[in-house]
Amino acid sequence: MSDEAERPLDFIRQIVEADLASGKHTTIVTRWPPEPNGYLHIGHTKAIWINSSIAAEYGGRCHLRFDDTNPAAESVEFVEAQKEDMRWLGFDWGEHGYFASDYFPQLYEYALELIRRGHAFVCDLSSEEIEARRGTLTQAGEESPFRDRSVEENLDLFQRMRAGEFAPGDRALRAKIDMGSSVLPMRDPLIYRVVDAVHHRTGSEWPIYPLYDFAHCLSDAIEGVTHSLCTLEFADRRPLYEWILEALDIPEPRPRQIEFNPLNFSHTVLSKRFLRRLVEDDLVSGWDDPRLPTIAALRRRGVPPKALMSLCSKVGVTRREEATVELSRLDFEIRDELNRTAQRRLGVLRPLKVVIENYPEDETEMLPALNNPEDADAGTRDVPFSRELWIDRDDFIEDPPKKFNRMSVGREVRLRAAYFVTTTEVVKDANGDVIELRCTYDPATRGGDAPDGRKVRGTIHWVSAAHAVDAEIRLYDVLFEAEDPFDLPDGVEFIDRLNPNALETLTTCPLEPSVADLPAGTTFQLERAGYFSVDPDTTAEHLVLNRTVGLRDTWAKIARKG
RNA sequence: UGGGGCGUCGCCAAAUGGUAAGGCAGCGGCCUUUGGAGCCGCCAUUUGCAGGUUCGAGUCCUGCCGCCCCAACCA
Repeated sequence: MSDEAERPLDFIRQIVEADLASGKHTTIVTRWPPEPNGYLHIGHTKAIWINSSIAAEYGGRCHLRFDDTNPAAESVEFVEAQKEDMRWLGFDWGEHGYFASDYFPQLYEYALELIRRGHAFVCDLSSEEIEARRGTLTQAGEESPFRDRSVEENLDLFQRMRAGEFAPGDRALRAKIDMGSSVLPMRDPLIYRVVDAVHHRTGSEWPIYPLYDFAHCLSDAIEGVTHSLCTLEFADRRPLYEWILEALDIPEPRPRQIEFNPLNFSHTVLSKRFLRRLVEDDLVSGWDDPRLPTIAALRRRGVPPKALMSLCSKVGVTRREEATVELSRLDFEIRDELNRTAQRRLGVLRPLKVVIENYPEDETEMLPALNNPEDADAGTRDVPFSRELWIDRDDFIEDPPKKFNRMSVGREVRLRAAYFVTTTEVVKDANGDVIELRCTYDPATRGGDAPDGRKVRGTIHWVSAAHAVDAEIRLYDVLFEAEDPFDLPDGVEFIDRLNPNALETLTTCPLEPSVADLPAGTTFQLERAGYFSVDPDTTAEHLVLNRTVGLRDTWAKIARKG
């Protein structure tokens, strides 16, 4: 990856370098601020990547801060699940794991100060009344009748909010800015509200909670964050972010909010709302269903976290919010990583029996096979070979088309790491379906090379029938066949467009026995079939594999063209 | 229709007024004990459109067109 160095800096790194060069900052501090209200998905990877990689590249630090200001939606379960996902992704926050709720006392003091400075007021309007006065995109809003309360009255009321004297919705603290602003978040935004819920960390200590706009900029300031990186939909809130820091006279250098484009993919959905729909309607098996784009699902499917980080760095950072990455780009990164690191094994997805007629009935020999041709240090393993084998049905065609290099009557091919074999006879059942191949082998070609130098055009994978371990194998395809699942005609829901073939289950797939020894959680390659990982549904008696991603299939393309 | 942002190859994305990088996909070929991997080559006379400024414009100016975001006591 030496070309990495030549890649141009993205616009955020340019800002960071300029801030370092000008002396505005000497240490870069970023932060990744998830709300613990659900599962992380692949889109979140980008924010984790950009915040942590910038901190690492410039010798700074990246904080983890759970943005837990809405107790009604959050829980310790989500905190723990998200932490597990982040660690798996390789995000190491070290000593800098925080919660916005750590700052509730300071935030409350800041709110009091804002009132004292005449920049905030307690509003008695109901939610509906506030909404009615907000105005529209083109019309100014109407000021609250409570806007001009005295500092003393506001202080008293706000302290009584804090004391728990008011019910949710009865009183709220609002910043006093400009109801006529064309920037909607500047129209006297609420900054504290009454919430009747038990917070997962502070319990019932606080009857009031700060809203995002108030909590976020100040939490950044408290932590000394220099660059507060968020996605583009927050751009409209930047004026408010800066207004609050200014109104409280937060000392320079203040944290600076910079927005970047989110990571979107074709053929899937990322929004929490839609993912929840799939899970709750039992359209998938759970939050870690390997068809889903959640981190838990990708992990279960066998995707290496490095592939995700690599994808983020290659896709890059811009301000094009509509940018949508083709899902095949993710497949490429997964293959690229796994090709270099994954061990190879032999296994058959759709078995067809092969009998080597000139091989002794009772003999078994162990043949060494390369664990990873890309990695000289990966060594070899012994694979048992015997008279009766399984091969894949796709590797035999009785009447082969042109360019078909695999098995057919009278044709010699190589069995990977074993021998050259020639099909002599085809056995069929009453329906005329091929159920068995009779072959002969050439003992001189042991290991896969012919001493006389003759060549074969095809190399086929195989498994010794007597030694095979059987597995259930789950094959996956895109969740939605359409690139954009929301490009729908009237009356059609995105749910209606789920790909019915996104999961295909094969029940009895013979694999070489050493697959059973692979540590849980590792992803390996079944040669010519794809990359697979052991699913947690596996028991001592029942092996379950997920296909992480297939191999590039050039033959499929040739065959398609005829 | 107010505000904010964005339009460069099918997708992502460089180019910071000096003559359109790179990756993915695709297409040829070489090589190969995975039809994998690897290697080589091809793939934008042109940057949404129309004008203008300039010796020179994807970059600057003007006007159009298109797309995205913003009206939770969510984040």
